[in-house]
Amino acid sequence: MIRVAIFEDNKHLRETFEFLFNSADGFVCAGAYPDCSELINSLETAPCDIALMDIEMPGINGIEATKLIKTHYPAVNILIQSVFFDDAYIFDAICAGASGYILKNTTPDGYLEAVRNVDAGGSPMTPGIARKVLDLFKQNLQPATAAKDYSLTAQEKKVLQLLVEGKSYKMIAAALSVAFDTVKAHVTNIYAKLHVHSGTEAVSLAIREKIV
Amino acid sequence: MIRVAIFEDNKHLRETFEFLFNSADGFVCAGAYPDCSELINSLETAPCDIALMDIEMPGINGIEATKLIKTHYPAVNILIQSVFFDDAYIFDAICAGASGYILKNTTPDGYLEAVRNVDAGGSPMTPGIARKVLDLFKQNLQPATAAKDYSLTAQEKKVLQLLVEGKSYKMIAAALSVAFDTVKAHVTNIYAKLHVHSGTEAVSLAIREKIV
DNA sequence: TTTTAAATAGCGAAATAGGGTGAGTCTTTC
DNA sequence: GAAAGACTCACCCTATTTCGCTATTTAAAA
Repeated sequence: MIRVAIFEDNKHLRETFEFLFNSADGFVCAGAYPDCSELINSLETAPCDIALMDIEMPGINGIEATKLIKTHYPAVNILIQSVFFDDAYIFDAICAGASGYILKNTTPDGYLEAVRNVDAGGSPMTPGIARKVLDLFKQNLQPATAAKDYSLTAQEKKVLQLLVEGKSYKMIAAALSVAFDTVKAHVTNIYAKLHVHSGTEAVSLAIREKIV
Repeated sequence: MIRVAIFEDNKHLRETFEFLFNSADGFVCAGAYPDCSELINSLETAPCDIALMDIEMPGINGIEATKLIKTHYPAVNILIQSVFFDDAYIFDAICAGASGYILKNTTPDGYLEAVRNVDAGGSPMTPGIARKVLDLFKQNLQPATAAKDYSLTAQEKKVLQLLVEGKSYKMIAAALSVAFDTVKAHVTNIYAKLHVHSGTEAVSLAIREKIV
């Protein structure tokens, strides 16, 4: 029996969901609330496995509520539902700890299926939402793609790596078993290729451009 | 008519897919290949809208193939299918530019539905995969929150910021309209607070710990 | 009101970094 | 076999950084 708590400000929708989960096999509605004012109390007296959370609600919105629930009841999984298809919402919902994100045009069967999926450890989301998530993922993680080619040689990369680690020329020379002046020569070449004129600039560029 | 190219080393599966897409309404198989050796040629002579890509293939694997296709034919969407449920694969697939990721235990109808979703601009993925994506997302995004407190003062932060930009003490002094020796003093304090002993170390730490 | 911390500034010494020039070896490429 | 590039090293000179110590002013906190 999957216990579902419903957070939805629209009375008609709320009652529809309540009926849906109470009539479906394997589900039971643990509570249905129009807002999150009594959130923690509600979950205390009527524990649930999954919270079906509307984003747009008066007072505490669904994102804030998700954070609250995850703080106090980390075991409760939250399935976000929204009419919105907005990057910021999706991003915030994920960061808040939501386990799924579906749109409100989902069929009743789709809702049951999504809740089942969440309960099974999955993260159901409509393909459109998933696309946004992938895009956000790439945006936030992939600036590496823009890794320009500075055509540094193998040895130069090693020197730059050590430079980034805060090593002095002397330490780099020791680490690579070469002479101090050799390190200097490499550094000179690196600066020329990177179009910088100091170690701090080189390190900054190296990290931001993910050369190292 | 959605044109689907199939990349799958298993002969039986490959022929099954070919039959599936050729018999289904609105789909046509643009080609079925056991490996990616002739990848670019194949797509040139038999253009497609969507590539159904197996990950495990001899020679060029599905991830590499995805990168190749995205480089030469960015308009082609790639739907990854795999028996594997592995973080690294999923991560790499997303970074390579895949538009969807489904498991091989999907039903024939599920395949058709997934391809339809990709064509419509969505990113179908099984809930389990989606969960992994969300987890990866949080993992890779959360360290930002863990910004340690080095209790730098406002002025020290400004100096550090300029240091990260590769400015010299002289330039920093000019930028902040203070004396050269004042910059020296701030830098000394910054190094003490950050427990570093050189500009490169400070810059490296500042960027990685997202102090600036 | 006394204390504390931040920001300011100066001086001097030692260490490190940066720029220039030249040059030898080795491997790969033409 | 010559040319090109990577890696190596040396010497000279100057600029910058780093460290240590001292000290004043100002604003906030005890």
